[in-house]
Amino acid sequence: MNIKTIAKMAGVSVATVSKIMNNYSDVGEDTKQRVLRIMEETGYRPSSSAKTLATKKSNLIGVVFAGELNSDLSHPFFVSVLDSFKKQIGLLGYDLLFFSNEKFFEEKEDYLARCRHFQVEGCIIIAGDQVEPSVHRLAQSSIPCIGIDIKLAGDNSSFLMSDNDKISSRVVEHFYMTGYRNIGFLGIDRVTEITTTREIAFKQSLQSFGLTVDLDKFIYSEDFEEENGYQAMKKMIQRGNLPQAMFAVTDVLAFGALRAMREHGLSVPRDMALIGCDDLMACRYTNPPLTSIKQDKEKMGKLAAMMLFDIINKQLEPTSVIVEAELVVRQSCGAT
Amino acid sequence: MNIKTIAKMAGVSVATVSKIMNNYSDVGEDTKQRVLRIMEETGYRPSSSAKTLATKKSNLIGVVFAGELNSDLSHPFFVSVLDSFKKQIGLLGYDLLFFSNEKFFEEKEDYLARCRHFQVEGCIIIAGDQVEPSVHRLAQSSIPCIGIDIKLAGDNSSFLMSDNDKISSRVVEHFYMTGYRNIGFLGIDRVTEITTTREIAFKQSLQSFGLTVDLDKFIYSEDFEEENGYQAMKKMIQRGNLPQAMFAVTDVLAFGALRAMREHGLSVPRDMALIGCDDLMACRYTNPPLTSIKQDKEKMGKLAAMMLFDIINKQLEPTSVIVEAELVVRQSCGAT
DNA sequence: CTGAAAGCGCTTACAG
DNA sequence: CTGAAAGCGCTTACAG
Repeated sequence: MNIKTIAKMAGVSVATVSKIMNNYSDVGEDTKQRVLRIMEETGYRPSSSAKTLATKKSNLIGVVFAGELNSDLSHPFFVSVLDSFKKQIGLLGYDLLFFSNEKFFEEKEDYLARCRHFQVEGCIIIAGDQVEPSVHRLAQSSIPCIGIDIKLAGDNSSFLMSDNDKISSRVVEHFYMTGYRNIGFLGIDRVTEITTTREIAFKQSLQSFGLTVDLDKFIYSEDFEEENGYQAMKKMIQRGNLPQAMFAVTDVLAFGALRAMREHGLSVPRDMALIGCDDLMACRYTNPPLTSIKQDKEKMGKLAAMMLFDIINKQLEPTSVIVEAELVVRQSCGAT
Repeated sequence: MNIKTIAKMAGVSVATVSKIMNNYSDVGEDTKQRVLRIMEETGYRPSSSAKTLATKKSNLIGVVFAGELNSDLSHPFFVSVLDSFKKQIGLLGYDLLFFSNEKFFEEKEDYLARCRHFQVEGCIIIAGDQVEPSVHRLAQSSIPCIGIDIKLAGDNSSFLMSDNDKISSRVVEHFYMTGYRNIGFLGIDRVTEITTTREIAFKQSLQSFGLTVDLDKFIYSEDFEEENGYQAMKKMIQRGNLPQAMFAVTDVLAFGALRAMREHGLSVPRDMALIGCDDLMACRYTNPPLTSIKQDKEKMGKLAAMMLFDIINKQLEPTSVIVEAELVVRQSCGAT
């Protein structure tokens, strides 16, 4: 079933059928109705490959999960952003392509090649850690890109980030206002852009409140797992001398810390207040419930879709947008 | 940059270039190397639309989230299955297409039309509740489909389900072996295939252990939210007369029930044991940690990919496969 | 081992 | 308002 068949059935030319499908105005109303009816009856659908080939427009947005770590569909933050992105970009008339093919030209990470192959009109790049160089090559190409939590340079790319500086300063501010002066940090023993940014901002923030940056109170877990947070906290407990309050760069690490505290008969927030970051669902259910930072994932996804659309349509110059995050106060921070 | 340019640069015909790209053996080794080098240097990538148009093979698998409820990317179960599916189908050489376009021919849910449009080679259909008829139309078409937790009929479709019967009987068995005889159920006040199956199996299971099905101990929440579970449990507590143990069809409902218990000064499992279903991450952090049923999402995703691949290649007749689920014992069930 | 040519199903100036 | 025809970038018998 193709355009030719429809044309023949309706007794018109393929050009006319094409015009009707694309809502051209210069078509006779009766011919239009006749053709439309036939399309309806036959259940005809134009082929996207033929259309893409002819127009060079695929109506497809590529989704790339960049980074070797933490860059799966399994990451709740990404999924939420993506879900919101999907809704908005869908409203704007696009479908989404996920690059999963591992047989692609033997080289699995050449995103630019994949994008050209499918002629995607734009990409959303969601970043985990240790982002591959090929991602930046893509962002610097002519293909419009929008990055989530990754700084993209390129004439056709923009990016969105959570306000990581603000995240840290909000936490410090909150602790400060609650009366804590001796504040520690549970970070990660590996250089990742976001956690590093948060740590730097955290230190600056302490200083701006006139607090001392006591590196004895900074501990680092080996990885992103709960167990790592547990181990790191355990070590600190054994060393003695806990801070009054602590900021964990990640909820999952905070969960581990919470467990270590409990196991040692220590109470949060009494013995040490704790704030995490990500606002995972589980924060509501820990004992005590974990105060955390919530990023506006829905807003990020929606904004990403609208910005990408505008870049594609040359309505937007490359920019970066910072999205504010919110402190969700529960019991672990000792403020209630 | 197209095949013609490459051909010209290499001084061969486009047919030869095409053969090289597709690994035909009847090409001279030196020509092959020469062409390959030029492709490398120019960064040439064949256009998928042209290829799809010529071959009728798109190398694309469509992803459909069926159902009006609980059918988002935000559902952790789906995401895990999909993540695993993506890896395996990627190994088999496919990319994934998410249907998000809301402008598609005005009728957003005609999945079959979308599939034809993109010439996807197969579909994975992940079901929430209240599945649209168009999903079944798709499954009965000539397009190979694999369903997750949805019964698909059609000459080219298969499906995978968790063993919902077993889930219920496992819970009952576990309660029974712990010594409980008076067992209740926290269900949902709405007909959804999966929860209904679980409820029926639950009742049968009680009977097979010689226990009475006491409908007074069956309560129903209005919806899938934590708050609904909380409300349902609260009512039951106020009515008095709790069962010794209870099975909640969903972890989230169980979380709500847990909260209601705590608020009324009741203890789990002492005053009532509780088991949930889904094994959400948060189960590990509730107070007490929630015993739950864990579906083998990874296995389901991988199996789905392999089966779909085989259906596409006519190596597999339509079948259904039941995947076993596992009871993850924590403290809420009173067995430790 | 190599190439000319038809065909896949659309769109788009262009002519009428 | 309508249609003939070229073109998009590939693949695939087929001939040599």
